[in-house]
Amino acid sequence: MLPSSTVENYLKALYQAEANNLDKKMLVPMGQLAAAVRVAPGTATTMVKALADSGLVDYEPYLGVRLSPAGNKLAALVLRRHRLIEQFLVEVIGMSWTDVHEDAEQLEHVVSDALIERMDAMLGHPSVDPHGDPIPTADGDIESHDYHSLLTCPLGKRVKVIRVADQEASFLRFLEAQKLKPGQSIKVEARDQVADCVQLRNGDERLVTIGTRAAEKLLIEVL
Amino acid sequence: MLPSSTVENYLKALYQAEANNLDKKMLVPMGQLAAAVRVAPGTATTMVKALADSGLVDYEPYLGVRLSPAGNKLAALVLRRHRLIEQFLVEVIGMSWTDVHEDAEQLEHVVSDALIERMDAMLGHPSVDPHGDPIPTADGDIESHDYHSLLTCPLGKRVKVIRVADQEASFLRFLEAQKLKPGQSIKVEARDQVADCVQLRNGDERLVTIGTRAAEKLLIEVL
DNA sequence: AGTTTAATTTTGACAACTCAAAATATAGGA
DNA sequence: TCCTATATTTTGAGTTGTCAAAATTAAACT
Repeated sequence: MLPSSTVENYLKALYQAEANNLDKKMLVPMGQLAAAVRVAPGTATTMVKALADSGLVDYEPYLGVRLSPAGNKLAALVLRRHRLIEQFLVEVIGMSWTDVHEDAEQLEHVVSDALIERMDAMLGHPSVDPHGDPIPTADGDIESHDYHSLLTCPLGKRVKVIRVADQEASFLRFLEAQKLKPGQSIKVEARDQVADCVQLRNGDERLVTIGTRAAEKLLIEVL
Repeated sequence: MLPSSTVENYLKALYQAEANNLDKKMLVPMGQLAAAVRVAPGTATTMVKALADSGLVDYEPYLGVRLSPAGNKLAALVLRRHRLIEQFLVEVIGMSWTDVHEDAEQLEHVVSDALIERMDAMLGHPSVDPHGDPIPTADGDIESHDYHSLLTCPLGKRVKVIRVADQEASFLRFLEAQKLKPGQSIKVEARDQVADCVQLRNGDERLVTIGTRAAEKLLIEVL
C-alpha cells in the first residue's frame, strides 16, 4: 500500500512543523496540522488516527502528533522529491524560483523513482533547492545546519542569505525585487523592537526595511 | 470545476477508441470503455451518465458513448500533455522511449499550463511524440494523417516506420531490438494470411517475422 | 477550586469512485 | 417468433477523504 497524496501531504506538513519546533520530540498540536493541510480540525483527527494505525505517527489524544521513524522517512522522501523538482524546474526548465512551488506540490506525488533519480543526476546531486532548503538523500537522511535569521545575526556584519523559509510567491518576488534572495550578500543595520522591523543594506547597498515576521524567514550565514 | 484525473482518463480512453474506429461518429460500446479504463462495466455506466450530465459526452443507453465537442477538446488537451511529456522525458531527461508511457500517464494530470507550454517551447513545438503519435495544439486541434500499416502497405517497397500504435513497454523493446522503431526504413517481403504473419526486412536488412496483430500496429509511409 | 475559553474529538452526512451480483435489454439463431 | 447468449444497467454496499456542528476535554483565569 503506497501512501496516497493525502497521506503524503499530512506527513510532509508534520515533518515541517516538527522542523520548526526547535524542541525536537515535541508534539504537533492538531489545530496546527489541520491548518497546514487546510482541513477542518475534525478531519485531521480522523486522518491522524488512521496514520497512527499504519504506524506512521505517534498520536496522543488531545496533546498532538509526532512522526514515527517510518513516517519521518516517508516524509523526507516526499520532501526530497519536492525539492529536487523545484531545483529541476528552475535549472532545467528555466522557471522562476518564485513560482516553482505550486507545480512541485503536485508533481511530488506522481514522479517515479526512476525519474526523480534521473533528475537528481542531471542536476549533479544538489544539496539544496532554489530556496536554500536542504534536499534529503534517497535514504531519507537530511543535513540540517543551524542558521541565524536576520533577527538573531550580528548587527553591522556582512552576511549572506542562505535560505528562505517561506514559499509564498508574492513574498519571494518581493525578495527578488529587493535584492534579498539566496546568495545575496547583505548587512543588518539596525533592529527596532518597538517598530517591529529590521533595517538592512541589500545586495545593492540600498537601504531596505522589513518587518520582523519577514526578517525571521531569511536565514543567513555570517561571512 | 476542472476535471478530475478520473474524468480525464475516461475522456482520453474515449478519444482513443473513437480514433481507432475508422467510422467517425460511431458510438463506443460501454464494455470497450470499461475495459480501457480498467473498471467494472457498471462503473463505466455510472461515470458516463455523470459525464453526459456535464455535457462532455453523448450517451445512448445500451448503444454506447461518444465525445461531445467539449469532451473532445478536453481529451485532446490531455493527450497533448501526455505526448509532450513523453517527448520531454526522452529528449530532455534522456529516458528510453520504451519506458516513458507510465510516467506520462501520471504526469499528464498534474502539470500546469505554464509548465507544459514551457516544455513545448524547449522541444521546439514538436508535432509528434517518441512513438510517432501526433501532438494536439494548445487549442485541441490535431493533425491526423492516414497511414498504411504493415498489413496494408505495398509489398517489396521501401517504407519508413512512422508511428507505433501501442504503448506496452515489452512490445516497444522488441521493436527497438529488431530495428523496427519509428524512423527505421524497412520493407515488407511477404504476408501469409494462413500463418497469420508478415515477413519483412528490418533496418539492418535482416529478415524478421511478426504476427499480423503486431504488424497492424506499425504505421508506415511509402518512400 | 470553579468557571469560562479554547482546542480537540465525535457524530452524522456527503461527494467521488469503485465493485459484485441481480435485473434487464438487445441481438442472433433455431 | 421464441429463446438463449451477451452486453448493459441497476442495486446495494464499501472506501477514502471531507465538512459542520455537537459533545467533550484540557487550559486558563479569576
